[in-house]
Amino acid sequence: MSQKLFVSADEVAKRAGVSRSAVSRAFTPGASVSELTRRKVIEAAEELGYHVNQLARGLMRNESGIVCLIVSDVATPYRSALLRELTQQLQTAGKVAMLVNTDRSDGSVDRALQQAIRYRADASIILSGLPDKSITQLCLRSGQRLVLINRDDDQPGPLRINLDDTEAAHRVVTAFLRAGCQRLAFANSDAGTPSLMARERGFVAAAKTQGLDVTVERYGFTSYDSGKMLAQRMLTRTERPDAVFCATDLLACGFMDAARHQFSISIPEQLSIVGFDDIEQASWTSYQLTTFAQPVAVIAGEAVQWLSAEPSSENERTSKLLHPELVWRGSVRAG
Amino acid sequence: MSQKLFVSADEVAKRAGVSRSAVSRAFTPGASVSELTRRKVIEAAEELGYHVNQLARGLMRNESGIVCLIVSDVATPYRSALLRELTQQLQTAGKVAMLVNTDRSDGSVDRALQQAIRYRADASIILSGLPDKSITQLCLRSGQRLVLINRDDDQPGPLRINLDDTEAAHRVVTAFLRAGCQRLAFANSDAGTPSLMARERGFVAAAKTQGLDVTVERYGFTSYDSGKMLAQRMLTRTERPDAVFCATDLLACGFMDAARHQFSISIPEQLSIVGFDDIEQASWTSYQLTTFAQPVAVIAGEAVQWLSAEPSSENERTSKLLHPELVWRGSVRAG
DNA sequence: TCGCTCTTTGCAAGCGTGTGCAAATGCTGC
DNA sequence: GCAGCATTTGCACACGCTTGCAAAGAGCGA
Repeated sequence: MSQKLFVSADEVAKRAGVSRSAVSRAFTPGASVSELTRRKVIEAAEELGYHVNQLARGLMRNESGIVCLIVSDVATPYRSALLRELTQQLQTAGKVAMLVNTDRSDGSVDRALQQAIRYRADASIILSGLPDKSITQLCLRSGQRLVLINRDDDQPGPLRINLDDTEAAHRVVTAFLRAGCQRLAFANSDAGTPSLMARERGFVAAAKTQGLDVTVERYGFTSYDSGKMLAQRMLTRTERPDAVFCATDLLACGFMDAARHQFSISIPEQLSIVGFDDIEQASWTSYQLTTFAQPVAVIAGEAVQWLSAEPSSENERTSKLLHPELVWRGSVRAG
Repeated sequence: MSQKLFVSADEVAKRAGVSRSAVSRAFTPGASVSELTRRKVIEAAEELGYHVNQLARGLMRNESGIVCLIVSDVATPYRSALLRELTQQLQTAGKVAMLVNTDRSDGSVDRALQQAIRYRADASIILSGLPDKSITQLCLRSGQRLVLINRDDDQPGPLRINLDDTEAAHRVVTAFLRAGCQRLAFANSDAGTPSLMARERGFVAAAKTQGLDVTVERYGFTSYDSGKMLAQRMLTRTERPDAVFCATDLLACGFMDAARHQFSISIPEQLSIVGFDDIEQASWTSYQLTTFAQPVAVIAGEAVQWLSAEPSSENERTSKLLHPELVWRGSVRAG
């Protein structure tokens, strides 16, 4: 492929007039080297442009430093925000992120995890989909850490980070009631993702305890266009809802736009809307969407901390439940 | 760290009753193995959950299969769209993406490239910032391919993919003139990114040939908030512009929102706006922004194709100039 | 000077794989 | 049966690094 290739530790050793082990030790924090040789090595390395070969190091140490991020729909606001947080925190923890894109096809996540295994990733973080049990078993057996974010799974081993969707749903119901709304609706995608379904169930259940029925509509993936479509379905009914909880901010944005510009409904006067995720667009002047903020920084922090910690016998809980924060903006009628 | 660790080719060989070389060859396309042994090996591998160790393979083949994506502001719509395209196309080309986040600090890109070198990445694709010449030299000398996207650099070696910003700027001027606009303005961030500056210069120059002056304002990074700020600065002037070319869709969205909701200006009747990038939000009903679409799929395609091709002596041109497509929506007054 | 301890250094084995080379095997035609 | 050839197989070395181990050196008190 290429000619000269990378400079190796041998060349550095020769130039610095030391043994190859010395070079290795000079680049290993905490290794036994005198300050003098270390300096000689570093200098020679810089002159030659030497950088430790992490492939070889990983092979020996049996620890690649690679963490595999498995995710679909990377270009989506919420996903990309989480991605930013994860990559940044991984970097400061001395790890490096390997990004594997999945689609909705069968076995997509499994293939991604196999990629992670091939590269001997120290850990994999799964943001989308759910891998086959046999593969996760293989990962764990191989000594690979696993983190599931917002995936509803109960097998032990992986760290599971989840949001309290039910609590959130309850809070939306109270907010809507306090605003004097009566005809509640839930706008969902029909992707059937665990967290989306949890929000829906929680919302319906909470409304029921208040003696209210909820109109539920599901359509497409969780996107802006689906939001518009959902609005068209719900707002052409004879009994229009006056309060809609959208499973996702993206859905909410589409819903709002359709409601305003197609149905000339004014928000929040005639229609209260709450979303979920607190994507950047939710704060834009055109939307001012009241929504739940996913604590992406905390999520990433928990994940990174867990997977760079020593596997202390019981590593405490392998499951974390975080609480989204309700961000009040202008899309819910004042009480 | 972990106990049992990954299963190696030796174990597979033993189980399949063949030599270790046979295992290796069974997983090497085009290697000399009989169909029988290959099948035996594959079967044994599946039973044991064996996956080739890419670290070791990369070490031998001197080709890791890793491509390093160097980028800042991952969570930004345009960046994440490009990222999605790149990771997907890399995957189908049999490569794997390593994501390195940069910030605006000095040497951030250089550190990222060093990371790429450490992992012996086959190539690096730089979407943000510009590395020091010495580092790029080191990369090239080490046999690493380099792709610069929308970075204005003239040193030979890397593949440079650029957009024709000047042509785009010219087209905006004609569009504005045809719409009967007279007071032209350019809203830019003051990040000084090469492509942003090229758009500004092109716009000013094109206007000049028509005998028109352009009000130029620069502020902050290229974000929604900067767009709002720019609107506040430009629309409080005594002579308001009636046509603004925003260097970025994100700026344009902020600009539009401020114009409409703070200054009650109606678009496009009193103010025509054109953006750049064609991020997803540009097509949202609230914006309907006329803008230039970056051909992200083509960009990614060119990059991936180039870096997975054999280094055919002269690999043709090392510089590609692509032409953004003008997407007409509703933010420019009809002529 | 010696003997002791503590630090630093080099040697060499090994990590899991690819691959050149020679030996072995299978096949064909006589 | 055998020569002749193409295909398949195994051995052993290489890739660039880490690290246990033993040898070498440094420091120091007697």
